[in-house]
Amino acid sequence: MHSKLFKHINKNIPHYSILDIQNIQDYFEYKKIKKKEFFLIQGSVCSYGAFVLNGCFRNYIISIEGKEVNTQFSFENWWIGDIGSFVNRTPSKINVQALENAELLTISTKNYAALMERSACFNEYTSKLRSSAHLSAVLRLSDLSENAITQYKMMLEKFPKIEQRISQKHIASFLQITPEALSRLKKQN
Amino acid sequence: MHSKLFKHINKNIPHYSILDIQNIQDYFEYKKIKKKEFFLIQGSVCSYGAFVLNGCFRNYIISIEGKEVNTQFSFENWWIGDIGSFVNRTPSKINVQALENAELLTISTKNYAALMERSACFNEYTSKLRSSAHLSAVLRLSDLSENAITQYKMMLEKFPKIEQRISQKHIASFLQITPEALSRLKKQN
DNA sequence: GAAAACACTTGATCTATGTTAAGAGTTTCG
DNA sequence: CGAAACTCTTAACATAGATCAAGTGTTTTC
Repeated sequence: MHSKLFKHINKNIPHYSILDIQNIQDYFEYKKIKKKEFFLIQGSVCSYGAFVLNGCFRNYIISIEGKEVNTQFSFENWWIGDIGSFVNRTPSKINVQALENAELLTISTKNYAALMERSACFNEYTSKLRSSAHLSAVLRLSDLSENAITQYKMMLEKFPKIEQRISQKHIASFLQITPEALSRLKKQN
Repeated sequence: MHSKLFKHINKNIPHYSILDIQNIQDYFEYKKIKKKEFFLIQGSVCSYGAFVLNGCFRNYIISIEGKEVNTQFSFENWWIGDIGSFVNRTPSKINVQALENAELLTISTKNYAALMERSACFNEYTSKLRSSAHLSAVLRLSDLSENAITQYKMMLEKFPKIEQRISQKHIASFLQITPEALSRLKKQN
């Protein structure tokens, strides 16, 4: 099994033995995706979940007024996709785009369902990931009530290296300010 | 089984027969909670999930700068609690407070685990609810990028009767503006 | 049933961020 | 390799919403 995924599962559910995790690998497929390509486009059904081996992605939503709003960045050792769309086979409302050339371990709906049925360990692992993703989104809702400077500092504390990997334009969209405002804000502080 | 919960399950997973749903009721307990009381306080572990029979609740988070930020309102036929805290027995980061006297069907961690193990139907039902709750939070992230008037109109479209049940102060907190700003905004439009 | 606490409105003023525009530097691509 | 397309910065000006303050009406509480 690819050691990154193995370690990630083990870290999240340490009470399972290595043997339980072992054969999970067979359900995944290795794939590459190039910078700027889309992993998921709104309106389409999410047919794969994917674990990010390296590279990074942005999730974004087109707002009512037509703006692209970045809601999340995903780096190594995180999952991308839209679990609701994936499981229920409904059109997704989010876009997931690679911001760097990336390597993924993907899993199809079919293999996911099979794993969920056979592996208590995978069940628990995905349940944790879902809680954690949901909580992140909810906590971001309250972060957005802070002014831009506070939010910017909080983001840097959480991801100290983010500016080396994500363009200012995309960080600004995440903070829900204009690139101009971010530029000014960085100069001041 | 209380018909409201029954109907809600049936509506979400119509492909299961009535018999599958029938005995789910035994795992729940009826409870009342009064206006202003807390269902969940941040820092404590969420020991019950609950289906709202009637009444309403607000979820809120204390922001870094000490403001209460409402992240969600929950009415009849919705679930309250913090699934991450509930399942992993970790301290919650959110507060859930009743805004009206309310009636609930609660389920303990133990009964939840038992139901999850025995009922494929309950499994699928809760999976759907989780997707839906997560998606709502993510979509709200992009809504917050709109100006206050647009957001206010969107909210009224989604919950036309919200102003009869939720005070302006709490709606303002949800929209992440001050009560004064909301008051002005309503006069204009 | 009166006092206290709270909810909402309105006005004046202030400030953070948006908008528009222009220029310099960097990356992409045929 | 060079043109075109981006990215970031800076400045001037505009504006949505915050803050502070005061007044009225409503609800809660003892």
